Amino acid sequence: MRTVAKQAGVSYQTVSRVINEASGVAPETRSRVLTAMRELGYRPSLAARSLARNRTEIVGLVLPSSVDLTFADAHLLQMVGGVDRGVSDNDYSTLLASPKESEPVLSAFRRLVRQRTVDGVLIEAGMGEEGVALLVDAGYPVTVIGHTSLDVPSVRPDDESGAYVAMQHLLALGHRRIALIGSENPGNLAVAARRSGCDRALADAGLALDMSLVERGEWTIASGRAATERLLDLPAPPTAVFAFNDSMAIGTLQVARERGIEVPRQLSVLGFDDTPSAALLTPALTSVRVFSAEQGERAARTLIGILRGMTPPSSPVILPSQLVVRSSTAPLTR
Amino acid sequence: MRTVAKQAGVSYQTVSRVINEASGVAPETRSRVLTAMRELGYRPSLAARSLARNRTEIVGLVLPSSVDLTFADAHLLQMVGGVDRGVSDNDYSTLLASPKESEPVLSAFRRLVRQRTVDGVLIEAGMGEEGVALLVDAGYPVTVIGHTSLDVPSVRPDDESGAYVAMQHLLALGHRRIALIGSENPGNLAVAARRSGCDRALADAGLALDMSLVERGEWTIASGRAATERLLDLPAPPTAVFAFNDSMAIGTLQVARERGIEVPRQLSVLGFDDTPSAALLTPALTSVRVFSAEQGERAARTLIGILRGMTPPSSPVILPSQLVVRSSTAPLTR
DNA sequence: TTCCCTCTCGTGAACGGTCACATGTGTGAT
DNA sequence: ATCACACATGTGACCGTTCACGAGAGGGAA
Repeated sequence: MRTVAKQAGVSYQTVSRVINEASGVAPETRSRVLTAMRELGYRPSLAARSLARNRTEIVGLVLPSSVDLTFADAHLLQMVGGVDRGVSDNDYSTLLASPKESEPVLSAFRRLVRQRTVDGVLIEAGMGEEGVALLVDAGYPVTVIGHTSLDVPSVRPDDESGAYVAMQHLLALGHRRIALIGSENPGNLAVAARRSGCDRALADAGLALDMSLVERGEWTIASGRAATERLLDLPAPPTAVFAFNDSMAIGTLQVARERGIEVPRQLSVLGFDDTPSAALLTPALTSVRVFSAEQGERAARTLIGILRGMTPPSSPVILPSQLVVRSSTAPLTR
Repeated sequence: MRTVAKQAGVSYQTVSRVINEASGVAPETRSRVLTAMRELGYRPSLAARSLARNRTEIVGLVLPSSVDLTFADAHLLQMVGGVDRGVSDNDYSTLLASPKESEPVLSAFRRLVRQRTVDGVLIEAGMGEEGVALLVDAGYPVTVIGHTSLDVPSVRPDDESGAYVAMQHLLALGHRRIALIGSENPGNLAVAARRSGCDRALADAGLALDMSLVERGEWTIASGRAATERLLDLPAPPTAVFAFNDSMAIGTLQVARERGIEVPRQLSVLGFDDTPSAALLTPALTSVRVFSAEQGERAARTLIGILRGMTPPSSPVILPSQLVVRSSTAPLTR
């Protein structure tokens, strides 16, 4: 910078002013500095700037280490894409900060705190709340992508109304024996919201949930299969299955096919998340779309807004979800 | 740091030595410093260190901005996961540096150069070679993930032998009228390698490629559909279709189904990449797996090795690919 | 003319580390 | 006792910015 200053015949401070587009520099001087910068191929050092300003213009992104990179994680990729868009549009950069597979998740957060290399952090809700708390305690601005019980800014899909609309869809098709897979995971707030959407739809129709048709699920194809096996073995099996994510719905489709049960004629199947694969299945899966990329982008904007001094939103930002009807659901036939 | 030094009754330089685990500090002093650090909640500033050392321990990762986040990009997600693993295992961090959608791809590279915030860059081959050249000219160590004609370190799958084995598979099943979709994209090195694998397999069997069965393809489902329509309209349609990625193979499956052509009984279909969705299709798609995560990880390790002063590999690192046989290919029936 | 204010620019001191070197200790060999 | 040498620690300068000032030039009003 000093070199540029000399070449342009000004002081380094003036160069700094030009770089930061600060006012108070004569147009003629500015252009002289600019050409000097160009001639010397000068590039400012982000490190020095970070040191002086005490901020890096980098935000961290913590998401589950995708050990088993199943297709379900397509949601994550979209989120990452959205985050990066929101971040780079604001002239920040995104630093990946997932835990190593060999370490406890919390240490990823600790590392982030220790290294002091980011100004704020975006956290996928699946990472758990201790980590979020840890960062907040360390004074980091934070935004959570997904549900959180903590009092921090967050962006999430409208799971409740997504599930509500999905359930209404099944009810409108005439289904009454509707199974739920994955609704019994206590402590998972997304699940709770979806479940409550289901309950509301049933209540609106003057019905109640048949608890014998409610199965746990671990979000994997395998657990979807297992749950479906149990459901279909019931004396009075369901006529529709609402799985709380697409992977488990895929498990349902597989088992149904193996048993020669035709979907959707004999069994309607509904998923959640609307993974890109959903449209490719046979039959194409009806699902609830959650707009992962938009969530990521919105979260990024929120966080950077906070970093820039705006007051954080006092309540979670809720993005609409949307039922995508395909060919895995059909009217009840008797 | 000065504060810690005072508290521990030593000089700041000693503190620095402790932090960097340098030798030449008495065990007793070290522990005294460590407790002082703990008591004061001291965390070293990465920015200051970067400034002094003139490196940041951060590597950039440039990949196509996933505008249309189709499922095909699952490959990208896996790559990112692998990269981050390789990077963080070496105590570096990964900075996302994809171009914004609104800007030309080159400007993402320029930004990277201008900001000087990374020590080296990983580049997905799809980003084009001008960007790579730009970074190299600017003095950045670089590693390409995928095929490149430039003389830079790179990591890529063995497309040639992958295609070779796949083609052998079809030939062994008795197929002779084998169509190729996507092999006619000049300049794409991955395509060239796959094509040459096909040619070799045919030559080994004393056969030659029937050019009337070779179709271009744009890597999308839609273009796979279009190519398949043309192929099936031929007076003597193929008995097997080898698409150069899974998306196009999906297009083939779709068209076949619409026309009532049974896969694999009447038509064998083979994909490339082995996207996670491949296993979920009906019928499950036979495909060539390329181990995206491993590529990313390996590239990361290579780059960081270079940053640490190792001599870069003189030729591309080639990771094996593997034919995954599922149910979309079957013996030829007459 | 004088005063004051604004615009433009320059100076010194941080920011929090690292590097190269100088300085002090104890130990063993001569 | 002397010297050399390894080991442990301290000192000054520097990395490349920004920040809080201060200072000079020019212009308008009194």
